[in-house]
Amino acid sequence: MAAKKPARRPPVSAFERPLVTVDVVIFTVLDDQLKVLLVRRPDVALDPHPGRWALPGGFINVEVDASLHHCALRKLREKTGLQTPYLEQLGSWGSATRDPRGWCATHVYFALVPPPEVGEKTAETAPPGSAWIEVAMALRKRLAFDHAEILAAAVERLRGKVEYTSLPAFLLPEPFTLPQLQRTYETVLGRPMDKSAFRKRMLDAQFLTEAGPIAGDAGRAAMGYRILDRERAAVFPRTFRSVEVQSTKD
Amino acid sequence: MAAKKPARRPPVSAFERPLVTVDVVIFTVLDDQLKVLLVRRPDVALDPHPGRWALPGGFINVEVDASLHHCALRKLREKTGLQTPYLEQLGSWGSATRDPRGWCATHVYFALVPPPEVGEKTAETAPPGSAWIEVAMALRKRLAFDHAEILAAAVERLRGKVEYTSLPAFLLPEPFTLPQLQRTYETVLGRPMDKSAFRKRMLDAQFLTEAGPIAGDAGRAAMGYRILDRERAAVFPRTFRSVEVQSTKD
DNA sequence: ATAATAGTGTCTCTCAGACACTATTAA
DNA sequence: TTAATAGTGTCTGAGAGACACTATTAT
Repeated sequence: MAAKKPARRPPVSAFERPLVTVDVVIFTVLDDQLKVLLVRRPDVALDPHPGRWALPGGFINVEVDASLHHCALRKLREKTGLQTPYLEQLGSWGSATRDPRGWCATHVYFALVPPPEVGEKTAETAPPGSAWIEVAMALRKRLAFDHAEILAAAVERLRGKVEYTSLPAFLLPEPFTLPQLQRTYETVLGRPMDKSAFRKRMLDAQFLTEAGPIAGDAGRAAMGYRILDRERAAVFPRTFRSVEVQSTKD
Repeated sequence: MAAKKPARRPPVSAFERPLVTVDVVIFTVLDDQLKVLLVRRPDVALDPHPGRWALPGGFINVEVDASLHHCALRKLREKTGLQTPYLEQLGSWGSATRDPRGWCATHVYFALVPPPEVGEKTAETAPPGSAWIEVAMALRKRLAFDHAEILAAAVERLRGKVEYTSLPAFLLPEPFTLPQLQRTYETVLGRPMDKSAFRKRMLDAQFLTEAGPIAGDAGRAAMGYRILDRERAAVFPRTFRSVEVQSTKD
C-alpha cells in the first residue's frame, strides 16, 4: 500500500485538527503474574512527560498506516515482534487537556500475547526502554498522560471478559495443557478455580483442538491443545461463579 | 470550559493530522420497531456522499468540545434535544480510504433514547432532514461512508448486550411497566419471552424502583417503575436462553 | 510403592423456562 | 359475568461447583 503524496485539496473542515494517536495495552502472564508492557518516555525536557512510564503507542502515520487496526499491529510488531496476537479495540480517549501539546484523541487497543521466550530465568526480555511490569504495580505508578486510567480500563475489561470467554488462551504459547490454561485463568482472576468444572467448560466450548501429549516436570503427561480460531475468543453461556458474583453485589 | 485561541506552538508531530469526527448511533423503539435516527447528507456536489442517509455526526470542534464524550452529547442534543440519554462508546473506525477527503478516524457512540413525544399518531417527529428508520430497512440502504458497517456493529452490540443487561429500559419513557419493558425486549431481540422468567429476572436484578400503578387501555393496572441508576445498566448473571443459544452454535 | 500430576464421576443446588394458576380492572 | 391484562406458584431440566475418585508417569 504505497502512500501517495497528498495532492492539493480544498480545506475540508474549518476546525483545527486534533492530534491522533494509537496506544496498545499489551498483556502477558509471566512468572505467574499478569504483566503489561510499558515504555519509558524520552528523558528530554520537551517531551510532555519526560522519563515517565507510558503505554507503547504514538501518532498515526497517515503515510504508512492503512487503518487504525494496522497502526496498532505495527506498534505491537515494533515492540514485541509478534505477528499474530489477539488484538481488540478497547476504546478511545480524547479531550482538550489530556495532552499538553493540544487537543488529542487516542485509539486504544489491547493485545494478549504469550510470554517472551527466555534463555534460563524469565527476566528482562523486553525491548530496550521498555519492561514487563506486574499490573498492580503498574497501576500504582504515575504513568504519563491519562495512561493510568486507560490501563485500569483495560484491566477491568480483561478481567470482565475472562469470566465468560476463552481470552486467557491467547496468553499462552501453543500448544498448552488444560492445567496450564487453568493456572492462567487463576492468575488473571486472582482466585482458584475448580478443576472439574473448568475442564468441562473448556472442552464443551469446542474452541480447542488436541495437539498430542506434553510431559511436565513431574507426574502424568497432559494433553496439549491449540486454539481452533485465533481470530476470536469463545464465549461461554454463563460467567464463572455467577451465583457468588450476584451475591457480592450487596 | 472556555476555549482559548491556540497560541503559537512548535509543531508536535511531523505527520499530517487525520480528520477526526464523532458519530452517534441513536436507537429508539417506536411503533414496536427498533429504529435508528439517520440524517440526509446535504445534496451538494462537494459533499462526499450527497443526498445519502448517514449517521448523525461531524467533525470535532476543538474550540467547544471538551472531550469526545462531550462532543457526542452535543451532537445528540442537537438532534434530539435530550439531556440524559444512555450513551456508551461503541468504538472507532479509521482508515485512509473511508472518507474521500482524507485519512479520517471517527469515534462512534451509541445512544438509547425514549421514543419522541407525539401528538396523535407516531410519525415524523424527527428534526428536519432526519428520520427514524427501522433498523433492518436502514441496513438495506446504501448509507454514506462506512456507516452501514458501523450501524451493523451497533445493532450487534445492542442485541448482544440486551441478552444479559437492562439496556432496553433506557428505550422507554419513565415510568414504565414490566409488560412494556418485556415488549421492548421482545422488539429488540425479535422473539417472545416468558413472562414469569422475565419478571423474576428484572425484579431480582434490583435496578428498578416502584413508581405507583399505571392504568393501561384495558385490564388490570400495572406497577410503574423507574430506573435506579441511569448512569449504568444492570448486568444479569446469565444470558437469556443460554441453553438454546448454545445449541444453535452447531 | 510412592509422590505428583492429569483427568473423571457423582451429587447437589441454583436458576431459567414452561405453563397453569390467581388477581384486578373496566365494560 | 366476561374479557383483558397483571402478576404468582410450581415443576423440571441443565449446568456449575464441590469433592472424591481413578489414571498415568517418574523415581
